[in-house]
Amino acid sequence: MSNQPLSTPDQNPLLKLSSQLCFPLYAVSRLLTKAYQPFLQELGLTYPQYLVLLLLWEHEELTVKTLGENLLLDSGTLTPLLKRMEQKQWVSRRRDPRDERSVIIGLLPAGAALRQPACRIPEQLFNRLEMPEAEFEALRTQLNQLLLRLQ
Amino acid sequence: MSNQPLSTPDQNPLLKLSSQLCFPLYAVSRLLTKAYQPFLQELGLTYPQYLVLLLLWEHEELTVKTLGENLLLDSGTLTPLLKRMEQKQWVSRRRDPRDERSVIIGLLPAGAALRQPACRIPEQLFNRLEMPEAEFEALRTQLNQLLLRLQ
DNA sequence: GAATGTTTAATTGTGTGCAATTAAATTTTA
DNA sequence: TAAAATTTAATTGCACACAATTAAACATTC
Repeated sequence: MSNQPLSTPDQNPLLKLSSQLCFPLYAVSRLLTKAYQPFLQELGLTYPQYLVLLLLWEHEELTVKTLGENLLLDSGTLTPLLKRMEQKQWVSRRRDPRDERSVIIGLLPAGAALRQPACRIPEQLFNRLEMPEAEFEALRTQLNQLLLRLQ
Repeated sequence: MSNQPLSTPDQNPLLKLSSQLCFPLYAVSRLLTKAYQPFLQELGLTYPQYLVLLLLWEHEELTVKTLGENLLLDSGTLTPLLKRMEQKQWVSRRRDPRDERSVIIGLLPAGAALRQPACRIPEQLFNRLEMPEAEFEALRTQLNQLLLRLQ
């Protein structure tokens, strides 16, 4: 029943949801994250935790600062998230002895072991989108450009 | 200093942040919402609250269900958000006498008054993007299509 | 080399998001 | 029409996000 998008002409069309860029971004981002959920849940991961692992699978050890720079998240988000990942024995947290201000996050065996099952997730998500590859690439490129412009 | 994007070749490029669609979506969505912040803060609004008002400025009265369908948010998110908006006297909340299950959210004068100052926000954001209008439209269209596909 | 400034995480507080459950009202069905 | 199913919000619990503040470590300056 219902689920009809509302529509009414308006003297300022810029104030309509559908004319904005931010709303579809906001909504698509949440829906796409939700599409990851069934796959991530099997591994006990949340989406932001998965992003942290994507970086650690490539670099083994990274500071909180570097993680934050690459994910565009601050310590207020990362610290508690990383503590939860530490409790699950996926990562280690220790101060850098050469600069005690920095905290080094290291990949532990249990975290490394998640890589194999996670490998197939991107492909499965791509299939879920049912989107021509060219269109996917175009959208990805545009978003990455916009990302640079907004940083 | 630093702020260098990490890069290392990898046997599975699909697992890299930059090859994914979801990460730039997630990051751009948060950055764009953050770009709204200074404008919304002047009005005491958060971004999701602004979205609720966008709909109420057009329709005056909407049920929680209809708001949720249009914003793709559930009552777990909307109920506390709307209670905060009620405390600020922007909206009213009452049961529909014809169907006591539904809660009707109504626009109050203080909420209606926010429309004028909010009118200029989309334009200011567009300027902030420094993006050709054609590109803006193309991206908006693609995202709205993807939104339909994901729903 | 002490004083000043900067960098880095952690903490605190507020506000989403959302899955899962609950409870009430309504609708459908037997 | 009584019983069963559905619809709708609210509630609960958990996990982000992020602004603002704090505190410790390091760097710079005089």
